[in-house]
Order: sequence, then structure tokens, then C-alpha cells
Amino acid sequence: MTDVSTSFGYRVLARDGAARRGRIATPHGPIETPAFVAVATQGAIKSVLPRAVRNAGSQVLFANTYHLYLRPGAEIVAAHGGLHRFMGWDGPILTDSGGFQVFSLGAGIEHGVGKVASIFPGEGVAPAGARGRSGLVQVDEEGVWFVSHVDGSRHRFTPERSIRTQRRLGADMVLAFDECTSPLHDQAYTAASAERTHRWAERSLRAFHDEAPVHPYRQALYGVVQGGAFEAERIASARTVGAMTVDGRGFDGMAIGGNLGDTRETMHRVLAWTTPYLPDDLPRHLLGIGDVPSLFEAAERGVDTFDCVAPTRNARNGGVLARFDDDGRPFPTFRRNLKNARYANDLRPIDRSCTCEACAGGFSRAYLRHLLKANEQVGQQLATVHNLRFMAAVMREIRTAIEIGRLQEAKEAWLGP
RNA sequence: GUGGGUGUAGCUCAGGGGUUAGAGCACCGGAUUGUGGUUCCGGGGGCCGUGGGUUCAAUUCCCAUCACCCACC
Repeated sequence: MTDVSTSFGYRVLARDGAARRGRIATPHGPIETPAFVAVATQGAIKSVLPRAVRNAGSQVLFANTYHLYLRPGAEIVAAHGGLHRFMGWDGPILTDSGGFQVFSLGAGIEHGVGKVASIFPGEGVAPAGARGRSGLVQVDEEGVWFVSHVDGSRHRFTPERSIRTQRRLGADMVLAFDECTSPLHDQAYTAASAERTHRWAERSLRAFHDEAPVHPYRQALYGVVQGGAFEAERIASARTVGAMTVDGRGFDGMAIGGNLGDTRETMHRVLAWTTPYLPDDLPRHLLGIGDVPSLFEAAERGVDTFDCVAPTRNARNGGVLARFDDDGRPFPTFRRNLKNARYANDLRPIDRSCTCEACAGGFSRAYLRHLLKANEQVGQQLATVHNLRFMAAVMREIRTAIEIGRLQEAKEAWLGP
């Protein structure tokens, strides 16, 4: 499906307020936006074959540089001709830069640790209270040191190394290397960190253009906006990364990352601060968000793609997505827990109107509950396929709503006034 | 038959002469957003095998008994 002639590009097809109905052209086919990006961290949607992922309506996948770099190593992926062939997915792929793992492995959120004093400009180590798990990550101006969760070995990531690795992995869209701050970082640290992320963005951009492509198709590079839940920092970051060029060349897309606040409302505010300052002609990706209300909220503010582990991870733990309960009343959380005892004798499908393999295939809630309780992989597979189909259906509805200028109505129909 | 060991939550086991006996898992429910095949938070649940004895007080110490396990004849 690789189309060498297709250059990366983004086009707005319709608008509804700030919302965009667009199309991203990639060497591995188009992405109709707004779109949900399913997460395949280690080069696989856990428990589901690529064909089933495709059948569930997924257009594009998200893989992790950190994980694939550690195992099996970028060279092995490159030897296959890149991630697409390696994992048997011929559609578009986006890779994370590895920056987030710095956050989640070493400088992650540990709630209840207490107040964090700003140590900036002291370089080196994240604030003590903000260190997660075992504090195995050190950040400095050049990059980060981290310890492998696989075998304990020590590794160095820099913008240049991240880009080189992502060149080898060969995703259609790759991310600049960034530092992701947590809610425990105060404004001073967050601001200084964002500025460093900007310097890393510039180095990522330079490395991306300096380094010869490993695979015979054009990859796209997204810059990452940081700034935590602080308005001034978000605006500054959006402006800086959006306008950034090296030798006249800028980013192909914008990603919004980092700490988006403690609540959904805060996140929506952060988006409202950010998207107006992003270049209109570039696609915007929102990192790590995928709950149903946020899909509408983000689309409404001009976000084009989102990735989130929740639909697939929750599926494996029994949380299947649904809009209405059996009495036709909306689920506030858009989710039912199939492991609940109430489904033990429930012979109905998850959702009568759903066309996914689990629902249309005649599999009952009781059967799925049994499989999930017994840890059978088929249960995880069916639940995952259902959730992917659900996400695809919501996104299709959002796209259609934007096309006809009725996103607000669609949003209210889903979320209430 | 003899000797030894073990009986505590659904399971595997801690514990200990003195208010309402614990853990892990399981079960029930809830959270969990750039996935370390998750993680976290709550909840229900016990004649501490049975009978007797010692003691102010026994699930705890003693005796008997039953069940199971191991070894030996």
C-alpha cells in the first residue's frame, strides 16, 4: 500500500466553527479526520490481528519508539522494511518519540507525594516528589538517561537519537523528542521544561532533515506543544513550535502533549488556549486522550487526531463502550463493565445495534464475561474489537456532523446540553 | 497397626492466653488517558475441625476425638 508518490499533506474539507473535517495524506493511505488513533505500543494492538483492527474501522495506529527501540531494536524493524511490514499493518502509523516514557517511567505522577519545590534551573534530576517508580530517569540539556525496564541496562535518548530511531522504524508520522511534565511540576519548572522542549524540537527538526531517510517514502515530523496547565506557557509553546523552522523548513503537524490538568474541564481549557495559536494548515494530534466527551470537546476546538490506550486497555479489563443502557438511557461514562455479576446470565450481545465481530457474531454478554473472567484471550480480542468499532463509529459521526455544520447538535445528543 | 505432621476466609497460609483474628489470591463494586500483558481504591465474607479440661479469660495451653497428609511395619 506504500505509495511513494504520495507526499504527506493535510487538507481541510469542511469546517464547523473551529472544528475541521480533514484528510491527512500519507504514504500508507489517507486518514479521514477527526480520527481516533488506536495504540499499538509494541507493534501490535494487544490481542488483535491487523486485519481485525482494520475491520473494526481503525484507520491509523500509534506505536512507541521507546518500546521498539528496547525490544526488538530499530534495526530489526528496519530490516523488515519498517514497522508496516514488520507488524503487518499497511495503513498509516504514528510513533511516539520516547519522551513520554521519560515521564511515565521516571518522572511520572505519584499522587499524594506532597508539594514539589522548583529545582529549576538546577539541571539533572526531576523534583524528588515527581519521581515515579524508581527514579530511573535523568534529564539534562542534551537529553535523558534512562534505565531499561526490560533488562535494567542504561540508555541515552536525545532528540537526534530519537529521530534516528524513528527514521528506522519508518512510521508515516513521527514526533519530536520532548519532555513531558506532570501536575506535580510547578509553573517555573514547567515553563523552563517547555523551553527546553522547544530547543529539542529545533534539534529534532534539524536531525530529521539532515538525516537521510531509511525507507523509500516521505515521513512527516510533528512538533510537540508543552506548557502544562498554564495558559501563558501553552500559548508560548503553541506559538513557538508552530512557527519553528530550520533552514526554512517547519513541522508537518502539531501534537499537543504533556500535563493537561487534573480534570476534563481543565483539559478543555488547555485546548482552548492552545489550538488558536497553532498553524491552521497543519494537522493537530492530541496525545493520550480518548474518552467520549473529550472527542467532541477536542474536535470542537480543532483537533484532528487523538490516541488513547483506554479503549483497548479497558476492553481487556472488561470495560466495553456503549452509548445507552438497556433502557435506552445514556451511560455517563459510556462504558459497561462486562465482568459485573449482573451479566452472568445475560444472553444479549453487548450492543444490539453494533456491527462488530463480537456483537454481530452472536456472542453473548454472559459468554464474554466468562471469557474475560477466565482470562481467555478471545474475550480480550472480542472486547477490543468492539471498542475499536465503537470509537470508529463515534468519529465517523463527528466527521459527518462537521460536514453538515451540526457538531454542536451531535455533541449535545451525545453528552447532553 | 505404629510414629510424626497439619486442621484459622472459597483457596494458599500468617498469627497469637486478654477490646471488633490478619495477608495474598478469588469473589463483589469503583477508578484508571502519548500501555512495563496494567495499576490503584473500596467492599462482603471466619462457631479459628469437634467434644471436654485448665484459667478471671481459650481460637491460642492440655486431653480426647474426627479428618487429611507423610513415614514405617
